[in-house]
Amino acid sequence: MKPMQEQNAKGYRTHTCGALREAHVGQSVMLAGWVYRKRDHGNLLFVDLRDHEGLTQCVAEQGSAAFQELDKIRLESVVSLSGTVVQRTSDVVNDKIPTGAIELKVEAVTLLSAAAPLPFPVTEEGATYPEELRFKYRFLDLRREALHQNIVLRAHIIRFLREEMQKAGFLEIQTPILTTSSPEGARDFLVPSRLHPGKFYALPQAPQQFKQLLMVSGFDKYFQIAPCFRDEDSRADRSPGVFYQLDMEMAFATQEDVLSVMELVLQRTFLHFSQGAVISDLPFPRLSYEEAMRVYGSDKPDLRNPLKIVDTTDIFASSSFALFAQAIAKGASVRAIGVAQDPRPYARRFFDDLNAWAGAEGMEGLAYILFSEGEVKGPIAKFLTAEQQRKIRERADLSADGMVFFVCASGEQVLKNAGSVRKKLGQEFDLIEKNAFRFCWVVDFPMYEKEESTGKVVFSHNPFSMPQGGMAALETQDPLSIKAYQYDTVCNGFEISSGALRNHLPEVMFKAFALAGYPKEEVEARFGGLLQAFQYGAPPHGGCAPGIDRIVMLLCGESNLREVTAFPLNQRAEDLMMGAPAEVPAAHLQELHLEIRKPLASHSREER
RNA sequence: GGGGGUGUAGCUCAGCUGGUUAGAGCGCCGGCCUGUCACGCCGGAGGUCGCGGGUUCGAGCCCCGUCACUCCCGCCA
Repeated sequence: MKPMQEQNAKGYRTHTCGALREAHVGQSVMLAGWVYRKRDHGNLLFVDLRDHEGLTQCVAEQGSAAFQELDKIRLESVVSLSGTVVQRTSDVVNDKIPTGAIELKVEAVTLLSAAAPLPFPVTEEGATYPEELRFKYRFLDLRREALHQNIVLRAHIIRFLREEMQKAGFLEIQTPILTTSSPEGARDFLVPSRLHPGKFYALPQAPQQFKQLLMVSGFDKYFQIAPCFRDEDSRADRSPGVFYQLDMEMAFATQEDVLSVMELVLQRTFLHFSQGAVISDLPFPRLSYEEAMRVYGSDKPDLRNPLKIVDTTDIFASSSFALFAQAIAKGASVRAIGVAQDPRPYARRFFDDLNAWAGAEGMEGLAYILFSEGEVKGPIAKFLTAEQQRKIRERADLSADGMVFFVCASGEQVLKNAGSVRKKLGQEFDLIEKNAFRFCWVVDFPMYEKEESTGKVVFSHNPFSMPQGGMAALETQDPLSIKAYQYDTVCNGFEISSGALRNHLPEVMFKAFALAGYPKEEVEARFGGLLQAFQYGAPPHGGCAPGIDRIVMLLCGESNLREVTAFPLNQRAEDLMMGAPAEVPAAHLQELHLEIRKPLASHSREER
C-alpha cells in the first residue's frame, strides 16, 4: 500500500458512503472517505467510512492484505476502499444508519491522505471543546456531524430565501464592497487606497445607500444576500466583523407593502425548515415601540413568554412602603409582573436568589408579594392595605393564587428592568412556549432620542427613515415625539430584521438632519450622491434587511452565531486558523502610504 | 472601557479543610480478541496544575498581580 500519487483509471469512488442499500448486494464498488471509527477484533476489523453523504461499515478479515493496511491507518485518514457489497445477517443489522443492512467487504485499500493524531475527536457528538481549539482546527470541527449539518441547513435556507424573493419579483443585484465611510451607526472597517495617498475606502455596514439608488434607477424590487461589515464588539447573537443580511428594497411601497411581503417570506421559510414547530399566523402582530416597551419591557419582546408588565406606581405612591413611596416622590415609578402560579412550592431561598440576581443585574432589588390560600405574604405585604393588595392582584390579572414581583426605578430604566425580570421569571417558572417561533413587528420607533450624556437630540435609529407626518411634523412637533416609519421583525426575543420607509425628499432630509444638529453643508458633503439622485425623480421606497445568520441560528436551535458560521472570527475578531489580522511587510505599507506607530505597551516591553 | 465565569495530560473533567509520588475516561503507542457498530480486555508513554509574585514547615487549593478564553453591560440594526 502506497499513498496514491495519481488518480487511477476508475477514479476514487463509484458510490458515496450514504448510497449503498440491499439492492447493491453482490456488486463490486469503491467508496472514498474518512476513517470515522475502527473496531479491531483481532481476526476481524470494522471501519466506519464517512463522507458528506453518510456512513458505511466496511469489514476486513484477518489474513487479507486489506486487514494489514487498514490496521495501520489512523482515524480521520482519507482512504479509498474497494470491495463487494454484502448483506448483513439479520442479527447484526444496524437500524440506526440508512446503510445498516449492508456492509462493504474490503478487498483493496488506497491511502489517499494520512491523518496525524487528532487534537480533539471528531466522533463524540454532544461533546464540547474550547472555542479557541475548535477555531484553530475549524476544518476538523466542521467534520463533526452537528456543525456540518448546520452549515448544510444554512445553505438550504439561503437557497430557499433566494427562490422566495425571486418568486416575489425581486431582482438580485450586487453592490460595491469597496465604498465610502458611513457617517452614522457603527465603526467602519477601512481599506487604505494605494492610488490616493491618505484616503480610505470603507467596507459597507449595509448596502443602504446603494439600494436606495437602485430604486431611483427604477429597478422596482431589489434584493441581495449581502455581507455587512461592522467593527463593533461581538455578542452571542452578533458576529464580530461581518454578517449577512437578506437586504431588500421596493419602490412605491407603503409600510404595509413591505411588511406583508417580508412576513410571508419569513413564515414560509420557518414553516419549511422548522420541522413541525408552531409558527405565528399571518399577519404577524404589529406592536408599537411604545407598547412593546410598556408591556414587555423590550423593543424585541419574546412573545413565547406569556408574562406582561403592568404599572403600579399609583398604588405604591400612597402606600406605607417608604422605599418605593419616597422613590416615586422623586420621580421613579413601579412596574409589576404577576405569575399565576401557586407560590407554596417555592421556599424563601428561591425569592432571595431572585433578589440577588436582580442586584447582580444592577437593579435595586426585586420586591414581591405572594397570594396563597386567601393569605397575602412576603416581606412588603405588611406595608399594603387590603384594598391596595386587592388592586395589585386585580391589575396583575391574578384570579387565584399567585405571585407578583415589583421593580422600582426612574425614567426608562424601570421598563428595561421590568423587561429583564419578565424574561427571568419566564425562565425560572418554565413558562416559555416550547417548539414555537413567535413573530411580531415592532413599529413606530421614535425618530429621535435625547442623548443621555449631552442632552442633545440625536437620531435614535436610521437617519434615512421617513418621519411620520413628513415635513409638517418636523416643523411643528417636539422632535422627541416624532415617530418614524421604521420597523423591526422580532422572533422569540431576537431582532431578526429591521427596516424603514426612506426619506426620499431632499428638503425633508435636510430638515430631519438639521433637527439632529447637522448643518445643510455637512449633509451635502456626506450624502452628496444620494441627495443628488433624489433631485432627479425618486420614487417613494422602503425595505428591510433580515439577518440571515440569526434566522439560521433560530432554525438550527443554536444560541450562538458561531455554530452556524463556517469560519467565524473569535470574540476578539481574530481568525486563529489563518492568523488574521496580521502584520504586513514594510514595503506593502509604504506602497499604501502608511506608517505604523507601535502601541506604547509593546514599545516599552521591547526596550526593557 | 467595565462586570461575572472559567483555566489541572493532546481532549473532557475529578482533585475534600492547605499535607506522601496530582487521578479517571477518551485519544496516542504496544499486545490479545470472528460480528462489532461509542466493541471489549491487558500494558505503556504522556503534567511548568495559564503565567509571575507572596503567605506557609508545606500551595493545584489561600492572597496579590497578570494573561487567555467565554458570557454580559457599554457599543452596535
